[in-house]
Amino acid sequence: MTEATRTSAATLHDVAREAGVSLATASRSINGSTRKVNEELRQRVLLAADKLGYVANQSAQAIAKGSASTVALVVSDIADPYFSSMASGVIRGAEEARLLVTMAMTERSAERELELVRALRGGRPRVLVLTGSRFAGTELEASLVKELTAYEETGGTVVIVSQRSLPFDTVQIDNLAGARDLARALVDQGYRRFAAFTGVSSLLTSSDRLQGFRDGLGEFGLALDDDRVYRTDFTRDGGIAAVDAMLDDGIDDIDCVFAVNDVMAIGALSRLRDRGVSVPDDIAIAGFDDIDTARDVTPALTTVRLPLADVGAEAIHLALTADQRTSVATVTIGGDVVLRASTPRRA
Amino acid sequence: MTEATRTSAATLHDVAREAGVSLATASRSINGSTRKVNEELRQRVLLAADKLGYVANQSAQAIAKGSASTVALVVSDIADPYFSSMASGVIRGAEEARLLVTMAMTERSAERELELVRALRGGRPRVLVLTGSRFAGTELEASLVKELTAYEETGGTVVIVSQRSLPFDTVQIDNLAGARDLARALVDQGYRRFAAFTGVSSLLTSSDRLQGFRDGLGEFGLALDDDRVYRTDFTRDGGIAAVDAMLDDGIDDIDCVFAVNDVMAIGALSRLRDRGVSVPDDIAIAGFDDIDTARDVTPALTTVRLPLADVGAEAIHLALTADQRTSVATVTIGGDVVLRASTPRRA
DNA sequence: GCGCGCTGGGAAAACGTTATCCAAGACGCA
DNA sequence: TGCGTCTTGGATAACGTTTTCCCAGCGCGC
Repeated sequence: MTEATRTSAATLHDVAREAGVSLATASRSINGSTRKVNEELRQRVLLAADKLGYVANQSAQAIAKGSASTVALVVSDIADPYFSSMASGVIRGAEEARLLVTMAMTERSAERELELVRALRGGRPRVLVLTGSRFAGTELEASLVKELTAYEETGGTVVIVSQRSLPFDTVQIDNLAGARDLARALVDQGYRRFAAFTGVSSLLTSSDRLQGFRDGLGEFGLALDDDRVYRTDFTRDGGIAAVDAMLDDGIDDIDCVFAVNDVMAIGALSRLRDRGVSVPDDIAIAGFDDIDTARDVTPALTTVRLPLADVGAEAIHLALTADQRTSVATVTIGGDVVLRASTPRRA
Repeated sequence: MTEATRTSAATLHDVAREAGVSLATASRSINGSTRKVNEELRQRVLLAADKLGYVANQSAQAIAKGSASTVALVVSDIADPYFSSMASGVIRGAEEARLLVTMAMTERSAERELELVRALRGGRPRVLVLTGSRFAGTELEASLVKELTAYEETGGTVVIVSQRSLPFDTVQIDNLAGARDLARALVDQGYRRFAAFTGVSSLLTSSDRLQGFRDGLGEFGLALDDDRVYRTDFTRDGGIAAVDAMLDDGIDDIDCVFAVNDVMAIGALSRLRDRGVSVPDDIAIAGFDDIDTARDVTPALTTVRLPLADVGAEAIHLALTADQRTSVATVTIGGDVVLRASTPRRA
């Protein structure tokens, strides 16, 4: 790689020597402490730093200060637009507070999530943001809570996104209300016979959305039978599998499918078309999240718009105001139904 | 937040005391150095660590070892599927080497990119991956190269993705060949009169793809006039703007549009439809990258498939083998043309 | 002219690890 | 038995910062 000069980076010590001042003065000049430092000296230090290409060693700062200027972010899968939108909000929010983001990916495994939280704790981040739904009530969740509690006891702040009832600051997405509103809107459009594509029932996001949808239907005296609920993966492939299961069941009296997230809906859309079912003529479909793709598919997807980037930014904001509070806080962010061509008004 | 017990995290010192051994032994037991340690002692230490919920302080390790177990990743916009796919590959690759990823977002600003590289250097990461095309030949690029060189001199490894001719390890995407192959395929499908939607000309990714496309057309004696090249943003909105510009120009003898990336193509697709132009009947369209959405839009988008996650993983792999080489390496990753419904065979 | 508070620079002690060195005991071999 | 050599635990010195002291100088009131 570098042939000759494999030196090590300039340290504050080097800068101090170059500027002819003490370490303390150099530190104060560059970092700006509470203490004042003579303007001329300060300039000398800054000049020296620039000349040597000095960049403060964050690890050393972290260790001296006790915590790193860092936000740790856990996502299920960064390639999933749901998470990447949220991540962009987190990064932007962190940025404003001059914090850097270290990110880890669970690939939707609860075991990995626990491992990652442990690993990330090692970085002594100021904030730890957990996104993606956890599996409620499992033993792993208990371990996770224990780990997170230990982390908070050492001065960090945990923020959970989209998971209620854990003893941490939470940015909650109002899945219940969103799904209920969607159900109302769909009934209003003239739909009556629904099926739902969901994830496994222990996934709270998934089960909340299903529950909300059922609540909405209930207001009109409509029900969604369990044999009309297809439980697959929370992914595009899950949507495909659900369509296959439904069609193979020989079900043909459905006029609208509710997929609990857009990725599933889009997988379903594509599969329905492949199998010769016309959307929305034969069957309408609606999703949840309003990822970018939702408006680009044909027919454009009816969905519930979630301001995902805002959710991410809010998570950081919440964490950074945590020390002004004495108890955990919950911010609820709602979604808006967006009616598009995938659910036209039925005659 | 935490009401009572705001202790600080358990340190190795605590663990050593708890286990009744020295600091050195504790370190060796937990981290596994070259030195052997008595199995019984080791177990005692491990037990103590577990009991205290000890997690090694990465900052302290970093400072003791000289560099952090970290990969720094710079992307333009993590919400863009091009980057999020690549990021997922980077994270996975880093994961295998037990490295954590800290990510920063330039929002497509070259100034920010420079700032971010400086900031990230402070973390003393083992590897610094730069994705997203830079603007060739600018003064900022020179500063960036200087900064990166300084970083490498202190023992780090820089990997540039998708940008040739910088003196660093590079994972290059064969934009020229990909675009050329696409041009050939489109001509083969019967298209003759092309327009192109590109980014600003100083963006290498953009100009390479345009050049490759022109090369491909040239093989058939076809040309792409400059007044058929619409230069807008590298984004969905850029695609929309390009369509507007083209239609407002009153151009109507185009049978196929080449958008230099999928996001632009998809924006264009949507805009064309809005403005009453039928795709692919009136005009065909092709993109580049093969982001997930490309297969989900209607008509499904003809494009050049890039294994983006592999590109990310390869970047890490390249960096991690850097010390076995004496000079910089370049890995070229090609793309495959994927013909879909947006460019049907013309009669 | 003298004490006193204030200002601002510098020395040095943290911070939590790893790595280097040292010492003590075990072991092989003549 | 004596003497190297190997093993392995423990002190201790780094690593690069911040921060707490300490102290000198200076203005100021009496």
